[in-house]
Amino acid sequence: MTLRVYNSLTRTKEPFETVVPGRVGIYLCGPTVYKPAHIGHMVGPVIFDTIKRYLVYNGYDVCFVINITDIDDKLINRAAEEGTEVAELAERMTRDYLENLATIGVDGVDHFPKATDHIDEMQAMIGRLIGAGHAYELEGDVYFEVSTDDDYGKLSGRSVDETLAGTRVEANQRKRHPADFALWKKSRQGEPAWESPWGPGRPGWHIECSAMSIKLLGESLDIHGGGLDLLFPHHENELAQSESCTGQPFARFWLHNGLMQSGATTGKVGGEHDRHGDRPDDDSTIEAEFDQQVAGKLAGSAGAASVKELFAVHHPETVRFFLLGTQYRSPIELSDDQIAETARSLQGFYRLLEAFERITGQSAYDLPVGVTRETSVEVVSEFGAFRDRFLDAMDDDFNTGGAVGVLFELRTAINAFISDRGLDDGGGATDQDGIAGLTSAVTLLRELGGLLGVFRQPPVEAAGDGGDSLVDELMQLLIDLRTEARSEKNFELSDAIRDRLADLGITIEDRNEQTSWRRE
RNA sequence: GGCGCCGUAGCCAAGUGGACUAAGGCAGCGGAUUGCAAAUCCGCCAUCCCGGGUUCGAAUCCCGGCGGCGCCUCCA
Repeated sequence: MTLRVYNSLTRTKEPFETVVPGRVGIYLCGPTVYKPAHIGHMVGPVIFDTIKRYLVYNGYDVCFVINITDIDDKLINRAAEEGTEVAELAERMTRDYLENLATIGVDGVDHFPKATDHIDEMQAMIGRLIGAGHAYELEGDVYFEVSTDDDYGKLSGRSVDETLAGTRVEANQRKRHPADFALWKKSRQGEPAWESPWGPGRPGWHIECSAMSIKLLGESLDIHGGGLDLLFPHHENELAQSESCTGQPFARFWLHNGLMQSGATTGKVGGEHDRHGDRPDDDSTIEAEFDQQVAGKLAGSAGAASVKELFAVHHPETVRFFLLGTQYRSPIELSDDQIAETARSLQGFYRLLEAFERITGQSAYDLPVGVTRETSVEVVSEFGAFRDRFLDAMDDDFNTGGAVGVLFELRTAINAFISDRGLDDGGGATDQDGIAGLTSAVTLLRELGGLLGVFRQPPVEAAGDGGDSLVDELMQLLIDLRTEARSEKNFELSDAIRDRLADLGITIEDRNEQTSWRRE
């Protein structure tokens, strides 16, 4: 089993090979930081973060880069609307973006280069392109001349003529060819500007990615990623200008993730819904309102909920798990219902990890997991097949959906193991073989979950009250009283206690001599 | 108009020529367990949008429909 990856450039799955053996450079096109991140901005980072984890697991030395576009027309316009400086807006939105990434578990990014920190590199590249006859200056602007690139269009599979067929030809175009695109844009009055050989201006959109990826990852990188929407024109142009400049293949593999289909969720879409209070009855109203608002695309849609709003309602791990439930190239539709279903499906994993601690006395989250195939935990044979199947799925173009399925099967197998050996029936600790088998299997579950970036920490809402000791003590009091009632066969009272707690969203579980509780 | 993608159970979703008499999850149903529950376990629950064709063999390939979607506008 070897890794195969779908390459947008060839439109086929190819065996994964790197430019330099053992090393992988990944460049993912990041956001233009002009407004708070929405969930669509998390899709790529989560996927490529997962890809990095998997490559590291396979022994590669991986360098993962996501760029920050902090100079652009949208930034200029937005800053003007808000009456702030472009730099201030960009700085604020970058912070928002990075916080969201950390929250959803994207922690493998090695560099977040900013466009404005690389003006020199971009100018140098533009200079080289002009010198090589691939670009020309025009009244303070610099354009890449598409006709000088023989294989322009090879990534998106379209010819220049096809491209122009459906395009409105803009007025006042003095470019040599309508498809020529800007490398450098002359600045207008009051706009941010950098000095250049062609006069004050700012870089075009595509050049930053070429300049920064080459600086950080070399002239040929291994994986260039981004949303499918970037395939044309952005990636096509990046490719054209990079290869025209260096003469080297720009990227070995082009990976494009499917797009979020509809504006998402959380009841915040409509406006002043409860952000804090619990009004479960309100769901239908919120959803109805939400459904009316999903028309159109997510990105660019002013109604799309921000990531922060989404995370206020749904646990970030749930969102991450949801995003990875589908093959990354497929479009994905997000709704409150879907995320809620995902949350339910995750409960079983948390229950199992709780059971592990109950049985063994140690936290499943403290188990030392393998970080590579070589250091993977040793498991008894009946569980080894799950690892193989999980890795097989991942080897097939990072099929996280299939891998997730295997995770569920592993969960059930471990529960069956516990059930068969009666490990959770009290006194299970005397079954040394059972404990050992269970421990290795749970370690495997956490190891494989870790590849997807989940099950790394206890979910706060799944156990206890999240730190309020008074609640803990009051609950213990109620449980003691109820246990007393049960021992006297006063089930009317014990059930009433349980029912009334259920009304408060608290579930009681009687197990052997122990009673536990949790919030739903 | 051009380029491309998709259509698998109530819902989500793997599988893309032969071990598919089609993973897995959610929901549902039956059983075990329980004082009753919860949790857990066991079992049940699809012939793959429609119609042709290729093939010994197709959910998987080809053609034609129907339906949904993306890009061609500096949206990840």
